[in-house]
Amino acid sequence: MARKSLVGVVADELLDRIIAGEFPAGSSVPGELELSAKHEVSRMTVREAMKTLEAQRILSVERGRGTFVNPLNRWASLEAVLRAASEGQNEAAASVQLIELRRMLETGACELAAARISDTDVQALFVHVAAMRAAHEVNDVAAFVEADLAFHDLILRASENVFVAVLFAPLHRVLEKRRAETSAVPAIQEHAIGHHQNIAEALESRDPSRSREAMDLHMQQTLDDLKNLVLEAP
Amino acid sequence: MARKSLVGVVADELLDRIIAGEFPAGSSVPGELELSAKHEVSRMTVREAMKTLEAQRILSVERGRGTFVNPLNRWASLEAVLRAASEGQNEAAASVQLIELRRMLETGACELAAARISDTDVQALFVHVAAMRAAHEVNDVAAFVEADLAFHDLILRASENVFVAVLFAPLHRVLEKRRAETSAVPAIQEHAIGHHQNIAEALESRDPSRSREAMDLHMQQTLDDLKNLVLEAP
DNA sequence: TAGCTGTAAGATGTCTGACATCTAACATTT
DNA sequence: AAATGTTAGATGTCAGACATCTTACAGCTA
Repeated sequence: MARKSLVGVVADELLDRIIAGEFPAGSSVPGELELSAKHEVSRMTVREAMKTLEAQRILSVERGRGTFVNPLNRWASLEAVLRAASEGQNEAAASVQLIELRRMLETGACELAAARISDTDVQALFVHVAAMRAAHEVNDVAAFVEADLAFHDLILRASENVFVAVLFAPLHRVLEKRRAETSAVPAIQEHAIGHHQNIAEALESRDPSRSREAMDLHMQQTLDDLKNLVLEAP
Repeated sequence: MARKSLVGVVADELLDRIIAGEFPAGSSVPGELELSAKHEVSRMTVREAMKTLEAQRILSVERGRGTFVNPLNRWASLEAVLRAASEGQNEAAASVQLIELRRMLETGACELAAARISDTDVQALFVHVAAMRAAHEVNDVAAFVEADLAFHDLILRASENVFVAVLFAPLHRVLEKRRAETSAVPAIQEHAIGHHQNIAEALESRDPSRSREAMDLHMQQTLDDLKNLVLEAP
């Protein structure tokens, strides 16, 4: 076990203490010497851990003065913010906000893609929908999820906007676990197939607002599914 | 001069070489010893520089093997991706894509805010619009920009979605310079005042789709302004 | 007294050299 | 041919030292 490097462990533990509220925004974290004593590592290891948090704009290091915690809205790491926002009973609210964010990016990308997608990519979309249908009939959840992801990735790329893809990548990592859960429900699979079919047809028509609307309906359904799941969970 | 630390300098130079294509995605960068020789710094300095790039998912370090460049779509730093996307003649295209991204986030946040914004925040929006109008009449560009930014920040916060704010922060830094330029044109100021008035009224009505539409028109105008500026520049 | 200055403490920045551990390729042995 | 040992090269970690910056405070001066 313990596949992580010491630097990663120290950085994680320090981030945990920050998220737990031990060091509020604007306050300073313990000095490098103090931390190296507490974690029983060398000062260089602590420094490298700090550097990783500084690169994510979680900490600000000021030479001669100390190291300070930045306010949450300046953090550059979606994952770190997610950890902080999921503290206590806020996990459900954080999940909803993530879907809201995904909805903005995917509907926006879909609208852009309508004017830019190639004919071959449109055909590929229908192929993915067909794959979803086939996987649904033989109850192959893994294949269903794979086709689903490929469908959305294709639209992302077709939007020809690099920054959307960059912002979406961490979202992808965070959401894929939950997507596998919801995709296991047959009824949800059927809904999803219909939505994907509509999206593909809208993109084929090259109508931006119709494409955006089709994707928006899909996102709305995903949000509803999540809310039902979260509400059911004890 | 040279206010930056050695670590920052080394990290910047290494990132420049990566962006210049010297080390394509998937290939390895020189070893720590080789880099410390080339930059005439110690190995520890190189290591800390690497750690900052690793924290931004620009590099992947594999113990015993080496350090490798990640593909652009896995980079977690919007600024770094922007630098890479602005290479050569792509600066105009990158600017347009940034506005497209901003449009997604701001229209999405505005739609959410419509259902969540408080009465006092709505009043504050009108105050900001009034401040923009006053600044416009006395030709105070700085005050105009400040009220403009406060207006948008308020909507961001009213959306009550932490993640939107997090993703928007780097965009803010990148775009504020250009916004100061466009806001210096009186005609553009007048357009902006009208748009902001419409947005505030839409939010006051608590109608999500109307609010989204109002913000979308504003973003569309901003995009047009940018295109005109970029096209005029030699 | 008001203001400047030097000193000291504590923090981060950097360097040097060493050893540990992992990986991959090659050589050796069975 | 397969398993094993060796070695080179890479990153991971450590220890101690010195440099430099910030701040506070005591002491000196006008």
